Amino acid sequence: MNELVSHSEPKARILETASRLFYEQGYQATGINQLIAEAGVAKASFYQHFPSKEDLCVAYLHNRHHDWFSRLRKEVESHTQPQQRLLSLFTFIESRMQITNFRGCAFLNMASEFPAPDSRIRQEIVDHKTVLREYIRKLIESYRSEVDKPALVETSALADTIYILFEGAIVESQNYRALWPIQAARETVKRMIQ
Amino acid sequence: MNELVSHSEPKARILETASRLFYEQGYQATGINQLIAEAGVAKASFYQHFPSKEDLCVAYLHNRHHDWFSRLRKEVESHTQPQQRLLSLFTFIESRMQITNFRGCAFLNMASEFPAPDSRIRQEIVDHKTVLREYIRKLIESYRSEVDKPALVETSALADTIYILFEGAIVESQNYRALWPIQAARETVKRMIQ
Amino acid sequence: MNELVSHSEPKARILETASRLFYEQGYQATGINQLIAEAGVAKASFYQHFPSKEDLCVAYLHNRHHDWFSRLRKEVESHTQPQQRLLSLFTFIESRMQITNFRGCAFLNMASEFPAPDSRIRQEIVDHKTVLREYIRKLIESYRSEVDKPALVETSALADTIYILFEGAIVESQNYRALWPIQAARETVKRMIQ
Amino acid sequence: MNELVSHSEPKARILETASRLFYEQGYQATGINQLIAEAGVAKASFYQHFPSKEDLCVAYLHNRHHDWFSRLRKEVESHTQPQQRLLSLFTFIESRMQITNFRGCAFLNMASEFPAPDSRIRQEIVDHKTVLREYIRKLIESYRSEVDKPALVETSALADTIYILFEGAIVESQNYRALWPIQAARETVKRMIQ
DNA sequence: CATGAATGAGGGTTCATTCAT
DNA sequence: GATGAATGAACCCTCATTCAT
Repeated sequence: MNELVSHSEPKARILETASRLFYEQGYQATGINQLIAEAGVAKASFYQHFPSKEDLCVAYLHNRHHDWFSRLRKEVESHTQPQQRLLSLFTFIESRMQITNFRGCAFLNMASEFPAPDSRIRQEIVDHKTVLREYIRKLIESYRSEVDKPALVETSALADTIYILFEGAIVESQNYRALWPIQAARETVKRMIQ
Repeated sequence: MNELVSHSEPKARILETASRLFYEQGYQATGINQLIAEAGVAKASFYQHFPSKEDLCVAYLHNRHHDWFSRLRKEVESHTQPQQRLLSLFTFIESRMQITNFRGCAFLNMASEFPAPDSRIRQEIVDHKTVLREYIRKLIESYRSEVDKPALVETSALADTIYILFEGAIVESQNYRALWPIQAARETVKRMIQ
Repeated sequence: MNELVSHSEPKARILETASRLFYEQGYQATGINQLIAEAGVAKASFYQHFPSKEDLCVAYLHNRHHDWFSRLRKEVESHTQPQQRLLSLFTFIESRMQITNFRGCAFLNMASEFPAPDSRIRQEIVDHKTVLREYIRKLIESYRSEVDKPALVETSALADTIYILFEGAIVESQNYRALWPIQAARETVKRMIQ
Repeated sequence: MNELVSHSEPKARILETASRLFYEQGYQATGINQLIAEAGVAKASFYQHFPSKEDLCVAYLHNRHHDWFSRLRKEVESHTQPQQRLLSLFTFIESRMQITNFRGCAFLNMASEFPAPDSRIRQEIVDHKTVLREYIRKLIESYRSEVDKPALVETSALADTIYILFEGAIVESQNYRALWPIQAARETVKRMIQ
C-alpha cells in the first residue's frame, strides 16, 4: 500500500480526501483523478463506494454537517450563561475561519456551484442551514426564559437577525480574509442581548 | 450572421453573454465553446479580445460592478429621507433576487469558486465589496447628520452591522429561495434607525 | 435473497439472464455488472461458474441451440404432411419474430459481433446452422420420398435454396421489423414443393 | 505529421479509418482511442468533425451505401442481357465476400448491434436495404419487359424472392466463410429466370 | 462454495488554448 | 482583424477480471 496514504478503510479515505478537496478547491475544480490519486484508491473502487461524484458530494455535505455541528455544540455547551452561549457562536466561527484559512462556509460555497434549486446537493445545504437557524432560535429561547429583560422584538425575529448576522459575518470574513466582520457581528449581538 | 445574436460589437457580445452565463451557471460550469456559440463569435476572435477565460472573468466582474452599482444608486437616490434611503438597500435586493431567480450575489458566488486569495478575480470581488461597504457607511453618515437621534454605537460600527445584515440577507435569500431573510434584515435595520 | 429473482440454482439463473440480455442487447452491450445484478448473483460466484464472459457466451449459444431446436421440432412435428412440415418452418419463425420483437437470429447476431473466424463462439454458431441446414435437408428428403413429383433440381440444391430463403427471411424480417419477408419466402417455397 | 498515416484531410482520414474498423471489428469493439490513433488525429479534432461516435457511424453507413451501390451498379451495368444483369448481383457479392474475408454485410452486421428500432443508425440500414430491394425489383422489371417468358408469379413477388435469396446468401456465406451459399442462390435464380 | 471490495485499462466526451490561413 | 481546424490534457464513468476473506 502507498505509504503516503492513511491506512483507514478506502471508503473513509475517499470521504476524507473529498472533504478536504471539495472544501479547499471547490466541487468542479476537484477532479475524480486527483481525488483517487490523493486517496490512494483505484478509480473503480471509488465508484463502488459512490455511484457518482454527485453522490460523493452529498455524502460529504451530510458528513460535514454532523462534524461541524458537533464542534459547534461542543463550543456552545462549554458555556453556561445564555448570553455567553449565544456569543460563543461567533467565537466558534472566528476560530474556524482562522483554521480553514478563511475558506468560509462549505455549504454556501457549494450552493454557489449549484444553481439548480432542486438538486439533492441544494437540499443538503438547505437542511444544514435550517438546523442551524433552529439551533440559534433555541439558544434565544433559553436566553429569554432565563434572563429577565424586556423583549423589544419577538423571539423568532431576534433569532433570524442573529442568524443573518452569523451568515453575513462568515461570508464577509471569507471575502476580506479578516476577522473584523465576525467581531462586528458579535458586538452587535452583544448589544442586543445584554 | 446568426440572426438570433445581437448586432452589437463582438467584444460587447462576448461580455454580455459571459455576464449571463457566468452568473446563471457559474464560472467553471461555463465552457468557452458554449460562450462563443451563444455570443455568435469565432473562437479565435474570442481570444483576440480576451487573452484567457480568467481575463474575461475579470472584465465581467468589473463590468457587473458598475452595472449593479448604478442600479443600486438609482434606487437609493429615488428616495430623499435618509431612513428611506437606507431601507431601500433592502428593497433593491428584494427586487433583484426575484428578477434573478434567487441566484444571489455574483461576486460572492465567484469567490466561492476562487479560493486562491491573491488572484485578480478575488481582488475585483474585494474591491466591489469595499465600495459597497463604504457606500453604506456614507448613507449612515448622511442619516446621522440629518436625523437627530442619540447614537448608541459608532457610525462605522452601525455601518458594518448593516453591511453584514445586507450580505447575510442576500446569501440566505439565495439559500432558501425566499424573501424573508431580506425582509427580516430590513426590519432589523428599521428598528436600528428609527 | 432478492425476491424478484428466480429461486433456481445460481448457475441456471446466470444462464437465463445471459440468454435474455445477450439476445436483447447484444454481447458487447451487456456488461457483467448488469448481468450479475439481474441474476441476483455475486460477482465472484459468476466467475466460479463461468471462467470468462466468453465462456458464458458459448454456454448461452449451446443452450439456445437446444431450446430453439426443440421448439422448432415441436412445431414441425405437429404436422404430418411433408409439405406442411416444410412450410411450418416459416410459420415458426413468423411466430418467433413477433414474440421476440423482431430481434432476429441469436446466432447470426452474435456472429456479427465476432469477426474472428476461429473463436469457439463462431464454432457454436456454425454448428447450429449446420444442424439446421441438415434438418431442412431431411425434411426435403422426406417430402420427396413421400410425394410423387418430378424433381427439377437435386434434393440438396433444393434444401440449400430453402435454407437460404429461411435465413434471408429472418434477417430481413429483423431489418424491416415486418413479417412480409417471411411470408414471401414461404410462398416461394410453397410454389417449389406444390 | 505522422508519416504512417494518409495525408488526406483529417475528416476524410477519420471516415476512412472508421469504415475499416467498424466493418472489420464492429461498432462496439471499435473504441475512439483506437480510431483516432489509427487515423492520426487528436481526440478533440475527431469531435470537431463528428459530434459523437453515433454520428460517425451514421456517416459511415451513409458513405458506405454510396460506395457499395456504385460498385454494384458498375458490375451490373457491365452486362447488357437482363438475365446476366440479375445474375451479376451474385457474382458481385461473391467477389466482395472474398475481398472482405467473408465479413458479410456492413449494414446487417451493424443492425445486430443496434436492437433499438428507432435509432438513426437503424434508419440508415433500412434505407440502404430499401434502395437495394427496389433496385432488384427494377432489374426484374427490365428482364420481364425484354424477355418473353410466361410469368408464373408477379414481378414484385419474384423480386422479393430474389432479394431474400440475395440477403440469405450473404449471411450464410459470412457464417460458413464459403461461397457455396452465394452460388446456390445464383443457381436458383438462374432457374427462375431462364 | 460464496462473497463484496479492489483493480488497471479503457469507455466516450469536453476542456481551454493555439495555430495556419 | 477574423476565422475554423487542431491540439494535449483532463473530464466522469464502466469495463472484465481477481483477490482476500
